[in-house]
Amino acid sequence: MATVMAAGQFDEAILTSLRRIMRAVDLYSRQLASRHHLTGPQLVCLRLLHKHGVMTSGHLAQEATLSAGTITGILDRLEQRAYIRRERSADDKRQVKVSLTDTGREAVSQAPLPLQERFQQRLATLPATRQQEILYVLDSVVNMMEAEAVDAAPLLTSGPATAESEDVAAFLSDDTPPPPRP
Amino acid sequence: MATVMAAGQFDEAILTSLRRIMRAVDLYSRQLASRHHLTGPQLVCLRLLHKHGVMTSGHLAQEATLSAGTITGILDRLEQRAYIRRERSADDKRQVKVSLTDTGREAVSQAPLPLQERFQQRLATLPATRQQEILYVLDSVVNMMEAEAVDAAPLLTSGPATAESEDVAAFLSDDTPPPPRP
DNA sequence: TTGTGTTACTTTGTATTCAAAATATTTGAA
DNA sequence: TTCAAATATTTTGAATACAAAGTAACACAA
Repeated sequence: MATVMAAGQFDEAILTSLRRIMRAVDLYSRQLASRHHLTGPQLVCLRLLHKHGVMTSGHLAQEATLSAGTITGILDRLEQRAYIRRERSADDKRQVKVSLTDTGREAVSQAPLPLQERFQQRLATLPATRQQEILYVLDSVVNMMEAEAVDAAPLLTSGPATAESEDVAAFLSDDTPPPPRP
Repeated sequence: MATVMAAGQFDEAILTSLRRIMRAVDLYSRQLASRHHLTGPQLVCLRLLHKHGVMTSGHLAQEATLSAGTITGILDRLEQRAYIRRERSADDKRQVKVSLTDTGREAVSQAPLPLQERFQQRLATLPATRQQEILYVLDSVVNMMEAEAVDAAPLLTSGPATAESEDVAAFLSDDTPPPPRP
């Protein structure tokens, strides 16, 4: 039937849109890097530190939605530029406490949001209702996509959910309360 | 004003959603790679070749929304596995004509869409109206974001558009005919 | 006390991604 | 013809990004 065919075509179109969005984010990250000497992910980390104060490396990874290994590399570069400080926790020497230096605080206060300024401006011109609609649609896409990651592992092992996959589920469910259906 | 504050909060939430979507796409790409020995971008390229037949490297880059340099790396790996063939064009020896091998055709016919299967399934359960709404919102985000990349450079230099920024604009405009020189 | 398993982070290896520089080729003008 | 500009691709260098393996430290039990 035609409707079934149409669903497949939405898939491709949606994938293309997502790819273009990802590309735009990446291109803006590079623009940021050349203007403010900070990439998008670096700025996201600095902003999180600015907001939360001292954070462990792992907590930062969770908040930034990045893996532990990725955070290490980003922190290496931020530390090298003296934007952050790393210090092993006295309580638990496995943990690494990350904090902003004055230089880092200065940098984050001068940098724009890690999102295209023009995009923000255009977004701001839209009525709040429309902005909420965009956020709602994005969240529904997130939920549909992340559900896959949760279900996939048990599907493969064909056993009950592992402690690991439950951690993932808890992590992914995050802070987003179900938005009201329009 | 409260509405202004709210706009800022949407920014952060939208950025977070986008980051999570990008992460989900990346994680699925790795899942694909371990199950089908093809990453998302590799599969996107193979599917484009399957759809269009022989393509130049540049045309492939445009269709996949990737830069020329990125395509080279992906083609290197696909060629190494004998999924594609590269051949310099006889007409214009600068161009490289890329085509699927039988092995590549086989691979692409067996691989799923480069989008989470579960996501596709969930999407399919939604009414067509809702699917269209999602696509419409994603496209509006794409447009707001890509407009930034085009406008940003001239805004900063506060002078006439450079040749460089025009190249970017032309590339991003994608299927639109090249803009006339002022 | 001595393992044993878990946790937190770093290291390693691979892939994507871009800009910018390098290379090869074509095109168009002098 | 010759030479400069434009075009198509590749190469290079840097940053993300992950999984998986490695290291160090904690925690709990035997």
